Order: sequence, then structure tokens, then C-alpha cells
Amino acid sequence: MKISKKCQYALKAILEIARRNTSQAVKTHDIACSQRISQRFTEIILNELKHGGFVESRRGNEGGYLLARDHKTLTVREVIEYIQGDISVAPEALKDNGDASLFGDEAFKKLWQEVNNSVSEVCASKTFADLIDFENTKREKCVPNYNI
Amino acid sequence: MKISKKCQYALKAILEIARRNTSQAVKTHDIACSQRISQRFTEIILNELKHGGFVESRRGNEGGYLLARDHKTLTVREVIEYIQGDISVAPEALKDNGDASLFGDEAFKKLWQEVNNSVSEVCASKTFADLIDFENTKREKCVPNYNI
DNA sequence: TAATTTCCTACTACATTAGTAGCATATTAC
DNA sequence: GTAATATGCTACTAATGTAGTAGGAAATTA
Repeated sequence: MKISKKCQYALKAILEIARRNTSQAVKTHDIACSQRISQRFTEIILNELKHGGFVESRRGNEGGYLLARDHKTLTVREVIEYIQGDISVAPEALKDNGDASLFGDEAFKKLWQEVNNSVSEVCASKTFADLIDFENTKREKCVPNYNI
Repeated sequence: MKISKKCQYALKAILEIARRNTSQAVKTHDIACSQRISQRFTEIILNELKHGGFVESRRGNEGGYLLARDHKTLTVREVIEYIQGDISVAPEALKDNGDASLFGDEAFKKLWQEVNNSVSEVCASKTFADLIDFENTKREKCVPNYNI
């Protein structure tokens, strides 16, 4: 029933690139500092995200990462499913047991499906643009005199 | 994002006791066989469930376990929360970080809360009576010529 | 060519999960 | 009372997953 730290870092990293909204590549170092993630771990995660087609990389000096997807349509769900794998709460319980089925198998199968669907729905309804909007609104409203 | 095997076994064990709907205590051996759980592990789980007030035990010959709660009002959620602990998908992200908050913290906090709420709702809406009804209906409808 | 930055494999420490094993203790049928 | 059955308790273990570290190769650009 957990979203792993790595997965949460992946979401944070994408959010950080998206919020900067620049054509300049964002360095892992900047992402790591802004979101308090270890530099090395950030590299690993961004590399994975690249293979998943979420970001693209620029090597060399002034290199870094750019979003490969539009943050207005990229949903939280896609990232979670890629990094964490199957989002299902009870993957093995959903398999068909055939003749070896026990009393309750069908009922539990339906229950876990309902849970999965509801989680999926929530995560699929949130884009990174939504997250950024929410965060900005919250910060304006609640900490109007917060200076950096 | 997983419901542990142990937790699933706990739900199965309660379902098995509830479906028998008898004033006779159900032996761990019978529960273990019916639901294909190791005898020893079943004992451990039932003991935990007893401490949680879900079942009560009878010792000695003809001993075993009985439901301590009405299966019409006992929900899946209560059992999951007791056995697996906090149902939250990202417990540490929900804590208040105070001044150390990063961009996105509030947005993610809200996201995880929404996920938690939807999972909670689904699990709180299912009682063991519901599960038994569903299973019985399913079995009547789909395998009418299934003989044991 | 030097500096910067990504890219890639391998290794490790720790926590959790899913059990096992052995024996002590309680209860009841006979 | 005693035999049979069942719970109660502690401790141990194997496998898996999580959260990183470490070292260096390769690419790019000023």
C-alpha cells in the first residue's frame, strides 16, 4: 500500500523540470538540490525516466534534462506505473485460478479490482500542470508574506 | 501499493469463519485447508485477529475460532488497517514539513490524500456479508453444473 | 583539450515479508 | 485423571524489495 520513495522522487523530478518551463536543459544537480534528493539517485531516476520516454537528455556542458512530454497531458499515473510497475494492490489474486479456486476468490478479485480502479482514476485525473497550478495557488493564498 | 499475503490470508480466514455461520468454533486446521494457508501461519494470523477483537478463541478439544463481530457490519477496511497498519500510500509525505517545504509538497500531499480516501472508501463499503453474498451469487450463476 | 555532465554496471545495507520450529499451556471428552 | 486436541508464545530464517553508493566510460561544448 505504498508508493516507493524512488517513485515519489521521480514525480518530484518531473514536477521540478516542468515548473521551470524552460527550453534550457535542467541539470540533475539543480533538480537534486531543489527537491532534496541525493545527486546520484537523481541521476539513476532521470535515466529511467528517459528510457520511459518522459524526459530527454542533453549531454555535455550545459546538458541536463528536458520534458519529452507535454506537462498538460502527462498524468501522475503514467509515471507511477512505469517506475513502480503494476499498480495493483494484489496482482496474484487477480489471476485466474481455474479449478483450484477457493471460496472467496471471486469476491476478493472484484474487491481488489475496485480498489485498483479507484486508485487509477485518481492518478489518471492529475496532470503535472494540475499539480503546479495547485501548488502555486496554495502558496499565493497561504503564505502571502513569505520571502525568499 | 500492495496488500500483503498475510493480510489477504487474514481476510480469507475471517471470510471462512463467517461463511460457515455456525455456533461451533472453527478449527485452524479447517480454515488452513479450506483456504490453502499453512497451518502454522494460520494460527499466527488468527491469534493476531483475536488481539484485534475480530475473533474469539475456544481452547481444548472441539476448540477453534468464532467471529467476535457481526459479519454484516465488519468491513474489509478494519481488518486491513489492523493487520497491515496505516493504509496510506505515502505516510511520510503527509507530515507537515514546516519551513522546509519544497515546491510540490502541498500538491503531492493532496494527491496522496485523495488516493487514500478513495481506497478507504472502497474498503469501508465492503462487509464480509457482502463478500459472501457476491461469492454465492457468482457461483450459482457461472458454474451451475460444478459438482464437488 | 579541459571541464562538465550524462550513462552504465555492479555492489551493499537495511527493512519487510512470509514463513518454520519447538515447546508450554489450556480445555474438554471420555 | 488422562489422552487428545488446540491455542499461545518466542525465536529463527530465507527470500525479496528498497534505497541507496561507488567507480568509471562516453559525449558534448566552451
